[in-house]
Amino acid sequence: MSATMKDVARLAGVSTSTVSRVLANHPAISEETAVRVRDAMQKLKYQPNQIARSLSNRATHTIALIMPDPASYPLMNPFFVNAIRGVTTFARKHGYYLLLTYPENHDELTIIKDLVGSRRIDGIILTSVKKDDAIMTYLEEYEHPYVVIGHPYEDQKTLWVDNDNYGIVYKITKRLIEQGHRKIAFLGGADDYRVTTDRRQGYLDALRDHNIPIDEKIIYREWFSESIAAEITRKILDYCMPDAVIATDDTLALGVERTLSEQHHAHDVAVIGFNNTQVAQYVRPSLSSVEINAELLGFYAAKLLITRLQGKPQHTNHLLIEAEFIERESSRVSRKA
Amino acid sequence: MSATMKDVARLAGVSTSTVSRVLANHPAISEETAVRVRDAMQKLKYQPNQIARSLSNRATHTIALIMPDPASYPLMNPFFVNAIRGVTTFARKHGYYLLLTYPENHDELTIIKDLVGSRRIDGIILTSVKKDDAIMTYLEEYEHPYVVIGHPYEDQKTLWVDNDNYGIVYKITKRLIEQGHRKIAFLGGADDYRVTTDRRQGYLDALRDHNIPIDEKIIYREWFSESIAAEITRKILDYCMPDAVIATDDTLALGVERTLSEQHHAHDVAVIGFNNTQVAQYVRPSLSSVEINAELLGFYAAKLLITRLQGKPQHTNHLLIEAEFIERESSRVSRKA
DNA sequence: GCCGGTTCTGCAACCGCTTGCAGATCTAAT
DNA sequence: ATTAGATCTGCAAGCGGTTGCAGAACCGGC
Repeated sequence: MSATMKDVARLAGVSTSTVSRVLANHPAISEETAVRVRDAMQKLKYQPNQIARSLSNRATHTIALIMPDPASYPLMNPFFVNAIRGVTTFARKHGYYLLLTYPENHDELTIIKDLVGSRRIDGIILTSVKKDDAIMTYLEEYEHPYVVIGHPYEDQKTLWVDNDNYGIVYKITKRLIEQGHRKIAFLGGADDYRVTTDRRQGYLDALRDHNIPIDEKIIYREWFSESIAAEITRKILDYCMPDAVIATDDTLALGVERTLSEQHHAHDVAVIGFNNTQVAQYVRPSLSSVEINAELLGFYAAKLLITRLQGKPQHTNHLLIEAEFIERESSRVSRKA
Repeated sequence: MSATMKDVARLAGVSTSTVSRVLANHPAISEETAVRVRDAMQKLKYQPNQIARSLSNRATHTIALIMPDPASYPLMNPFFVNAIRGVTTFARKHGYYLLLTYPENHDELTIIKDLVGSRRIDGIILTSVKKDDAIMTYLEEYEHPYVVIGHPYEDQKTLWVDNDNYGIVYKITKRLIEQGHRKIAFLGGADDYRVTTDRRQGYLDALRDHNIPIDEKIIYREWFSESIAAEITRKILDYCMPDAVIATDDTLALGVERTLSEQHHAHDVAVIGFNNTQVAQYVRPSLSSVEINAELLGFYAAKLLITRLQGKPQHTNHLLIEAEFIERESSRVSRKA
């Protein structure tokens, strides 16, 4: 098989300790020995065995990214590709590898316990914040380093990155109101996700601040598919004629648009999606959406985590990533105020 | 920290060898000792340290998935999410974790060498086949297990999964011809990718078999973006009026459609994309595309690799995954034959 | 020539688990 | 009672690195 430290040591005529120290750039090694050792390494094409190293070091230089189970959470694929990209970019630059997984049948906690207990990884990136999250509690208890993409309920010491979900929806809602819209429907995700409640709160507060009555009949709170969104839109239309619909994912927004088109209301109702997926610019009317900059979320999540792993001082435990409202045709609906 | 084998051994009043054997379900352990040991494990919440295990075993139960650098290869994002999903599904079911990475600046071979040399992983999944691929040569030389998504030039012993790229394009081209199309343009990828040459060959052979002259002026062979595809389409239109365009990615096809729409030819030219991305069904005219079943490609890639890693017999070294042509509006163009 | 202080290197233990081999214990046959 | 064989368990070496500590070699100063 391939060369080990012992081989290098033998060839260079030193002990393995010395080889190890050369590798670590230990100052107490004379330049000549270092050169001799490095020569030997070259000759043998030596590469240190990371596993052995990890065992000794208690560090694997690997971080895990836990995605939601795609089966139960089919939305937001583009979000994850981009987040992965951001994480990888930062991680690789600092010598870390990325272990990617998702629950799939097993409950998420089981996976986490396995990952943590087996000592395979140094830290974890979680991609959602749930109410009473057992995983966060577990990681907290075992003091296992982690960072979460999302806004934790207890956000004092946890590392996290997130968009200002409350703020962006507040702003969008306000804007819609100022443009003369009154009946604004809201299709959000499940209530136990913080991202959902934050966004809905932004929506609710904007209505309240502008003295618009809140109508629970046009507020939906589940994760669903394009077709269920279409279905719900039909219900909404049966109930009343909305001025605008905010959907927290482009896929849902597409479902909304579909029903609106079918009922010839495509240009009467403002529709706004989230995540600025590729489709948004190609549908007609093109879909206004919110770019959440998933790549940056991933990048900074990795940054917080790895900085922590390296024991470097951290000036902050969280970062807010700018989300940008991208206006397209779907929300440019004339409305006489 | 957390319990080790030694702790379990002490509590159960046995040696670590025994604990280890219990863990491995070694037959030479009496039921009573086994029970006593398992009790101790329970009490201590023992979880074996995978790193130590790997060191001893020379197996990490981790496989790497190498994606192309997204920066230089921005297309096909959905392909990768789906492939990842398939790989993960199979891998997790068999106790393997997924290490995900891509070159990013570094050349790919460097990463591979690091990954292989550092002994972090048991096997590798590559996601493209290039001509004279240094990586495959390297892996071959070091006899490191790998599987490739794509069709290797030397396909006798290499493990691989792929669509029948030649066949599907041949079929599509033939079909276009039978519908009366004659001038069929082809926008493919870079020539050193096997997927490109396979597809183009299918296209060329279909033309040849139907005695349609081949016009190099409407054959393009680079990876490019939506906007460059639009640009190229302009060139093509300047040169002649094509009957149909086959683009080996939906993003390119969208660029084609854009130019066609701008020049009011959207309904005169049949356009066919690849990868059946979400956009395909939402654009107007909706885009005919080829569903390559990336999830299955990933799933079976993992399967071939892991079966190999487990040393189980393998009846075949490759699998062909069905690709399905999905006809939508963009290719339903009336043409008087 | 002796001594204290540097500078450099090696010994050996350790990280936590696996496994070949030998030895202990027990059973049953002679 | 003796012994061969079967059954179970432990010893100790090994996987490939790291690191505290001790000691060797060398330095200049007195």
